[in-house]
Amino acid sequence: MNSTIAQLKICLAQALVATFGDDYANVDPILVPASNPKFGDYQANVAMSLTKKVGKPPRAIAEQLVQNLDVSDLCHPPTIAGPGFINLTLKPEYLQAELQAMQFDPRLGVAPVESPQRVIVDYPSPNIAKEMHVGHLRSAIIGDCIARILAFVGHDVQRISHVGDWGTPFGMLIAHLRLSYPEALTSTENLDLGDLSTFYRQAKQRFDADAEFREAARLSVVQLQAGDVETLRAWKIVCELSSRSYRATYDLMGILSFIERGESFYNPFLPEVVAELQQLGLLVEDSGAQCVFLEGFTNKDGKPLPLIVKKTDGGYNYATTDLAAIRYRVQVDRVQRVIYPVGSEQINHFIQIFQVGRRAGWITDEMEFVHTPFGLILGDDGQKLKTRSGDAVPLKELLDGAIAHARQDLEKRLQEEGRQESADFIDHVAQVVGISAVKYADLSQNRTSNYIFSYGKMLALQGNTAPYMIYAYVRVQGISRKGQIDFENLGADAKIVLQEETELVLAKHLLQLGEVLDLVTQDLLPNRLCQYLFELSQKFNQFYDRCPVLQAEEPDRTSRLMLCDLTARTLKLGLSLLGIPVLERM
RNA sequence: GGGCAUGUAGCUCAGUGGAUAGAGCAUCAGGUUCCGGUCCUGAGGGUCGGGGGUUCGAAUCCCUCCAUGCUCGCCA
Repeated sequence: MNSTIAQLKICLAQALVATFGDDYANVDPILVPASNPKFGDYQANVAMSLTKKVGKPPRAIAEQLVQNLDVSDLCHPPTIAGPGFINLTLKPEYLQAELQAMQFDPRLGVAPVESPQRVIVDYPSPNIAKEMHVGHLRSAIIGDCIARILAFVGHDVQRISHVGDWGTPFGMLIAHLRLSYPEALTSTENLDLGDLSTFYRQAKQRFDADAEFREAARLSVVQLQAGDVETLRAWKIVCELSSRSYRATYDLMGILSFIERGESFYNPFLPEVVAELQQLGLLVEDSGAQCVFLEGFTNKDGKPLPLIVKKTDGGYNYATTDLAAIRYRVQVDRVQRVIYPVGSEQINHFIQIFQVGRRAGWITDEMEFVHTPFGLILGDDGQKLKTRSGDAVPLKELLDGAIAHARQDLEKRLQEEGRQESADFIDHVAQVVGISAVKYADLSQNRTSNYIFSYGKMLALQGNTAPYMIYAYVRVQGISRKGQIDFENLGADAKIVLQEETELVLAKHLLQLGEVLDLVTQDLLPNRLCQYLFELSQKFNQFYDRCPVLQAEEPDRTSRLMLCDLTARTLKLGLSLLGIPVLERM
């Protein structure tokens, strides 16, 4: 089944050819959703764009086009308005048929893509030598969401976490492990996972205060890079501890599992990468470092800016590792698209490594490497979110705070309504609502801008928030409980009849999920999906306000039950693509 | 100084060439309290940072200026 917009485009293309000839077969009909419901559902703006080419006033062009335009299966007769807009309004019969087909489709009318791509989403890729904090939140949430959506529409998606598991910061941790937990080197049982953040802090504190310790840390880095067996074992212990601790937080957040392929994985390839750049004539030695000079970048003195791939001391840095990853993904993984959800402060870094990857011939025109930058999380004061002491807020603390706020809201409500619920119910609802609110608040804004983190706003029961949408879902389940409705078995003769305005508006919106997902797979902006789901909830609430369901006479009753069910299923699917579960009661 | 972002209603933000620029919150005024009102309807509120340009048409594209943020050779 083609989406409505695709079908209409075909009709318009045919009309263009019939009216103006074969030269017009590939003219974009500029078909977009109507800017205002009073103009209908879709509008084609092609007439205005053709005035010069055709040499007639746009209104005349529109009239000619409409004469050759056959959309009678989908729409009422097209109308022309203003300077030459062609307005299209979908017929109820068409909507009813489409919705009925949707009723029996687990994909809710969203067809899988025709040519699936192999895609890598590179996330959440934290540096595990540091405690997990706010800075790790967005990549996890956004990356997980993008991966879920691409997989759902049919792409072959690999989630790969390019964890920072190598380099200077590990010297500090290894040295601390050796001095404070020597027994850990023989058995991992002794080191409690809960101590991980304390462990990090102690190491850092010691590093800042103790010159002797700094020297031990530096030495550990040298030993690590030299492949010293005992040092490698210590390194591995630290990595495993981090990995397990990180996983616990990701589980709490509902982040799906991913492959950990960190910086250390690429160590064996780094010399080849540099050698290949050398062979290609891209490498220049400057002040003892091996560099690729970048096109379009200058330093403060106006001289060309280098990307250093081998340091004066012979070591490699993160640019080298990222280049090795690009090369590996092209040559071994054979990807067509790689997506990096990473903060916008690294925008230059990605432009630079992509440029070098392209000049080295690894990245070709047949593939797409794309950085999807995101902005900062700010506090109430509009400044970067920090604890009172000025440190980054630990992620666990942030999430627990959201759950605690959700619990308070819930308990207050239960008391006001005189409801009794079990401790398990309260725990579960508080966790789902709290975590969902954090994720939704993040995803519902344009990725590229900063946003202010506020428990009050994200947990608000009204407005564009997770609780509002989950509540819309709960309302439908309420109907099902009250009326003892089994949505799976409404009967073979169940039909949708659209009469009320709110029913038509809701029906049209339900059919647009595919169009929205199509947009999101292109521009990778999850807030478009959030916007869609929010509008769906609003339109459902308007319908719910206006149209009784259980008390309605047949055939309206069954028809409305079907609309309720389709809304709930669309919300559930849409939210799941954001990484957010639903609740039956809240 | 260079590069890149961002600047839209009191606040938080949608809107990357189409008609009278939208939503949520807040404010004010109504409705409903019946399938869970955690709802619905309406009102007020905008020189889309300023200026210039391209276009039949610009918040959107180009130039310029202003403000804020990030970033600019061996950290990631």
